[in-house]
Amino acid sequence: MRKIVGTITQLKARAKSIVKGLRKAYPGATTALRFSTSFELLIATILSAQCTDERVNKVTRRLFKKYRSPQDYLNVDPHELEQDIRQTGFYRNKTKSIHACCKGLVEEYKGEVPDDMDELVTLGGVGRKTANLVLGCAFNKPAITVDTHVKRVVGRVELSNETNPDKIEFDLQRLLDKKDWTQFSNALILHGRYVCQARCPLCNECVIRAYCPFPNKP
DNA sequence: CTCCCGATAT
DNA sequence: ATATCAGGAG
Repeated sequence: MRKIVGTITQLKARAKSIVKGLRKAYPGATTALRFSTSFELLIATILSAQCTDERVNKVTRRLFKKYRSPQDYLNVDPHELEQDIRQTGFYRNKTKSIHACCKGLVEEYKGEVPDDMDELVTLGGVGRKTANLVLGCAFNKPAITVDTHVKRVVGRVELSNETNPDKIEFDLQRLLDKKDWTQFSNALILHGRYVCQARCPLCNECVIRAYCPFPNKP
């Protein structure tokens, strides 16, 4: 990771340009996870760890018909739930996370998903990444979701050189207007998936290449 | 830091 | 064969 150069003012100006470029390229960007309630998005996001959205959607299509409330997940034998989500990988841990999360929802929040960061992260299996996605995409609150894509792209365009996702989130909060938070991270995730890919970034198709020092340019 | 873990692209 | 995919817990 290269050292970030420039004053905070210069950095903010560059961030603004990048936000503008991405907003134009990905208007109305939102999560690709299929959901109809905040609770469904919460479960889908827990399942999405180290797994593509497409495969999560394939699993939740069946899952959400079978399990409709936190209590439904608590009533079933964990081995059965493991098999129901097996295709998303890490199925033993994810089953434990879902169970802990639903237990927390039932016992502490009357079965309702809280729309508050501090409350969300008290739930088992829910960290800031999961909480931010739910806050931004289900509750329409300002939230910067720092996933593997955001982490990679932000490093390449040198808006943050932190490796810890929480620190990246706080760096971006400092650089961006609050109104841009949700749209920016959603757009950045799409950009990371389709253009600024991990293995072979398509720099010649990149709308923010003018602001990016990343070397692999044609 | 390690571990969890299946599916897909390269 | 290996890297990678919307991470979190211990």
